[in-house]
Amino acid sequence: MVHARGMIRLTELDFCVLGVIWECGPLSAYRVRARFEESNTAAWSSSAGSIYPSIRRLVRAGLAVAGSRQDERGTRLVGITAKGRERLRAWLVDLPPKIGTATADPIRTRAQFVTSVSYEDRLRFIDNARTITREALNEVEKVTKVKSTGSDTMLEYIGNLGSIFELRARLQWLNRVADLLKNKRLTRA
Amino acid sequence: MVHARGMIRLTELDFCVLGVIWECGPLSAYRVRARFEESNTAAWSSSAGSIYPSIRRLVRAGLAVAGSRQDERGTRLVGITAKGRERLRAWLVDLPPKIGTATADPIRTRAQFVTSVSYEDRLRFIDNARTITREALNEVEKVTKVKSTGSDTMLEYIGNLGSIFELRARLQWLNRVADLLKNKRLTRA
DNA sequence: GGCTCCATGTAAGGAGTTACATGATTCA
DNA sequence: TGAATCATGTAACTCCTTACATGGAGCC
Repeated sequence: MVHARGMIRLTELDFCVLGVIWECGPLSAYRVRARFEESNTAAWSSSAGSIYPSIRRLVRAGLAVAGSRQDERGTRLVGITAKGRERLRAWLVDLPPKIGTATADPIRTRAQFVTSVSYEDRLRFIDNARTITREALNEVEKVTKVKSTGSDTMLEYIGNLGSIFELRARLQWLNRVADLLKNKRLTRA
Repeated sequence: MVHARGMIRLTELDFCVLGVIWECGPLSAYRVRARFEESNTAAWSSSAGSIYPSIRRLVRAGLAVAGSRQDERGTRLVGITAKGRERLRAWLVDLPPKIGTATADPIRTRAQFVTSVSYEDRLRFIDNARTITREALNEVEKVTKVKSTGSDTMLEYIGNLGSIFELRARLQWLNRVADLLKNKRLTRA
């Protein structure tokens, strides 16, 4: 365990990329990007302009290694190093304290100003919020049918399950909010 | 209803600031910032470098008005306009379709790589995640004791309730994940 | 006189997105 | 031959954060 003196700061995205490099073995930067695009997870939306620089940073920090060009297309396979695995482990186990707070939910943000509109618009807001949340929930549930306990699909299943729990909780919360807003006199000038 | 031709794009933060200007009546930029600092909501962390430019944008777009200087300190009160209220309403009612998907949760992100570490480290991860989530939950519950249905505290209550629902769902999910990970052989090389 | 709070901002920098640029391979 | 896919990347832009700069008011 080397003392971490000049340890480069990595973003959440960098760790995600490192995780994918671990999970999918040595693979090309192009494949890493494709993996991010496949994923339905919100945190995983990513573009060439961030993936390529991220991989470069990981390689420079010695957490990943890029092999020599494999073919005429210029494909270059990237793999994780021992140092990279150690860093990934620390990211998982040593959680920063504030990481446990509730996430930023754009629907919840809007709900905090819901009495600024008329009674009818309030109902409309709740209704729309419920609809799009249900749609998102259906979407995730559809891709989570197979509840395999094999390690291949396990990680994806865990992630999807987290989304399902969150979305169901949001629906329950919206029901509660609807009840609270039944009072027509709440709208403020 | 004017057709929105040269309508300036606003960020979520801009709308939040506009919402606070609506909610707290005409107030100084300094007070807006203070309101953001008080708030325990994740989406509301904000700094001078973003609040002041945001208010300037709102004023330029005609959604807020800044009065003349009130005192020798240079205090300038900002209020919402009719156009601003209409824009706030549209933000609430016309939800963009993708807004309903599950949020980016750093704990869920980490969980998706949990089989990269040893059995013991996996248990450690789950345990830490549970602890900090419970702490965050206690924190929100503490400030949400008063379940007033008056419109003064209503909006804050709705927001806190949303956080509580999310955090409870995360705890349930973590219990499920713990069960799934009981199998010691899952760790991958 | 100095500390804290009120009140205004700017400058530098980090991180990520969109859009573009380039070229090989594969397949209909 | 042309379209889709594989594969690499950069440039400009946006948005936000950290840190700094400035000064008045109130109080001990």
